[in-house]
Amino acid sequence: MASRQGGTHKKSVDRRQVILDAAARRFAEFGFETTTVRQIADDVNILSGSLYHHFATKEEMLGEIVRGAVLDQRERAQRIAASRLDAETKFVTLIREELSALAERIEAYAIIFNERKFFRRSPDFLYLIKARKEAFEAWRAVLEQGVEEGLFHAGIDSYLTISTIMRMLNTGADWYRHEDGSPLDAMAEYSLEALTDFYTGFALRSVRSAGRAGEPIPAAMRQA
Amino acid sequence: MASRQGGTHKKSVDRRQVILDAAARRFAEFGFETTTVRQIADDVNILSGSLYHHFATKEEMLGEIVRGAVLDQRERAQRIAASRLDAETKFVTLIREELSALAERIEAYAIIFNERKFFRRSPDFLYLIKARKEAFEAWRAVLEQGVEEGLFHAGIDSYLTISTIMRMLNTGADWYRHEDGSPLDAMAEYSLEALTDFYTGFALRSVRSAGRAGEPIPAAMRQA
DNA sequence: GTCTATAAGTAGATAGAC
DNA sequence: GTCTATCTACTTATAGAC
Repeated sequence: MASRQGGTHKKSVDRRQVILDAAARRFAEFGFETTTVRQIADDVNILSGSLYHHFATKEEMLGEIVRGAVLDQRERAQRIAASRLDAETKFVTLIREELSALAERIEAYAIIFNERKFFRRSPDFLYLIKARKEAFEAWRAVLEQGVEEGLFHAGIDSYLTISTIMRMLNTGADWYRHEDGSPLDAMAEYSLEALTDFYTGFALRSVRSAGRAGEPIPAAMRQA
Repeated sequence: MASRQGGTHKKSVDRRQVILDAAARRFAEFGFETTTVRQIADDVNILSGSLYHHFATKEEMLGEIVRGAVLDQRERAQRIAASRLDAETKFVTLIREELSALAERIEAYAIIFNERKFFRRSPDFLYLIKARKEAFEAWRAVLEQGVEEGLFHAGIDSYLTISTIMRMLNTGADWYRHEDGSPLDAMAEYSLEALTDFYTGFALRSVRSAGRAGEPIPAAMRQA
């Protein structure tokens, strides 16, 4: 049985994944509650009733889409915060890894951000709120380390600063998807690297202590 | 007839406004498409059918809620950009007036932001996209004036900078409503003034030229 | 201006044939 | 694993009594 698992089982997993990908695209673009199971079914060329062979409810699809993304997010933040680096390198690494993850799983993170009020109302997603809070606390620890080390200015409100930066990265990534459109219609083309540099510089300027504005931006540390 | 207008007409206007206020609260909290006309009717203690005496469609309610807010937004930005002030004072005034308006009409602006994809799909709301784009261009002119005056650093990407700041103000104001909740549950209490100072400083640090990081933040000019 | 009553359509989800 | 067929509930909106 174990030796044959690859054959039949993999095919079934793929089918699930195709459905989840279609659902993620819909949820990210139009919202979870606005998307109908018929639209998802149409996207993968089956009838809506057939979806219920793979998933018990529409909400179960949502859960599968966001779970891994938010747990990875917490893991990243905690790993970087616990590493042996100076606070500024940690901070830059947090931003760059976060943006890299946002770009790679943009639908999942757009959904997590856009449906945050839905998640907060639903007891099934309490773990998600908790994981995001823990990621937040890891960021906060990095900021406070930076103030102690004299790299960041003492007047920082870590709560406001981190929540602002996190929203900035989330909405910036969502806007990057093009489907959004932003306040302009003539949309310039930016590479992910260009955007990452922009946001890194933007965030660093907001936390650095007075004399350090002009210093070079440290590279992110992949072994963090 | 003109002399009696105040009596009966005002009462009818008030009724409309009570309904619109309820609708705005629902749309801002749960989204336009997710909100049902029955919920709005329940909030003002009438039956759903009776709403159609005041409004032809649910979308008409949405239009009434957002129209004034977005036209005011454009007017503010254009008035400040066209005033005779240095670019930094204009920039600070833009931010402070914008946040003040966001706080005053928080539901309308939260709806405009959260339903932006809906507005972009709907031909009836093209004027809204256009007005926001024009406000955007007014901000951009201020930024470019600042670069010319040497107040802001030359490397600014005005497109990225303004769209980032605008999203920052919008999401910051929405988060300020409490009903949101943000990544933390233990939510600190901030006054609107404290928040305004924070965002003004945050944005200013991102645009000021190298040597000017420590200079005092100019007061906003109300006569702008 | 609100109610009663209802039309016409669509939502998420289920049962059983194949 | 997908289809046919359908249930129940709920959606926006309308018609006409009061």
